[in-house]
Amino acid sequence: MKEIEKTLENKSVRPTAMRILIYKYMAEKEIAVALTDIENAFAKADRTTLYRTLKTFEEKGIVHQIDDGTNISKYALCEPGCNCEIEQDLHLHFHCNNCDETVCLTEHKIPQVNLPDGYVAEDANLVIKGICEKCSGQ
Amino acid sequence: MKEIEKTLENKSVRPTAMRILIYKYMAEKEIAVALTDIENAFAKADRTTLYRTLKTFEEKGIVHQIDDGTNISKYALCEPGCNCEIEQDLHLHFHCNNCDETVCLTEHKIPQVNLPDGYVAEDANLVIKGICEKCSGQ
DNA sequence: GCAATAAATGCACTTCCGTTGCACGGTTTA
DNA sequence: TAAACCGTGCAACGGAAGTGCATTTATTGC
Ligand SMILES: [Mn+2]
Ligand SMILES: [Mn+2]
Ligand SMILES: [Zn+2]
Ligand SMILES: [Zn+2]
Repeated sequence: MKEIEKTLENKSVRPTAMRILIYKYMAEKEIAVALTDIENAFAKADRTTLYRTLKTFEEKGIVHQIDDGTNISKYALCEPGCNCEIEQDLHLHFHCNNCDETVCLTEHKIPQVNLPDGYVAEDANLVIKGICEKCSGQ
Repeated sequence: MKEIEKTLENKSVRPTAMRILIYKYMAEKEIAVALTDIENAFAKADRTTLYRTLKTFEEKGIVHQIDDGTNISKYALCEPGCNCEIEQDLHLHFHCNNCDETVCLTEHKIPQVNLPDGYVAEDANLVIKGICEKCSGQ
């Protein structure tokens, strides 16, 4: 628990009780979580607090937002060496059509693509949809 | 106009007045359009009709839906040889951070990516964000 | 320790988009 | 022509994101 506090402080985010809980919750999940997921996990907490916590985490580089095509924003903890901002470092995400879960494939970077003249790339998002490892029967 | 009727009939969609207008509107735009865009263009028409028209067009392979990360569904006419269903044929989309417009880069296919064991790809979505040709000063 | 200040939280409310149910009217088919 | 079907319009709902403001909690200067 002390570790989480350290992690938050290192990112200049004050380690409040709620923030530590949310961080812990996300760390235990290996999949991307939606605001509603957290809301259901902590019936006690207010959605606005969770919402703003995620925004804060995102601004401070603790989590990154994931758009998996479900129109529900998901979030996942950044890996130790994660540089979401840098275009080179963008990894792809996988969304399972069966269990509806989204995972970061941190090792799989988005391949470089050539664009027509005049187009300048600043960011990229690649989502693969299909059947995940758990659902494909190992 | 007769051509549009033919096109719709070829896709087994009855060419009603409204459908022809919507098709024409989309054909004239070179960018992806949202339901609200069409709604604003045809103040007369009901939102539901436009919504269902787009759904019908999508089912019949006349348009394809685009998720550009804005959380607003966009649609664009399928090119003559478009096979949206086939995974191999998926092209990428570009969303301009400046003018907020989204375009199909039909010629640019989504590169094949390797997935970890157990993952089966069925669909893919690649969106590049940045500055479009118009906004980058040619 | 205490007052002043700033930050975090909670509640209420709004907006936006997508979606559905149902009723009406025109078109196709038997 | 009658029945069946399909397209359209109106109304309403639901989920999720986002905002304003009051309240509580933590931090800082004295
Ligand atoms: Mn990720
Ligand atoms: Mn396209
Ligand atoms: Zn799965
Ligand atoms: Zn632009």
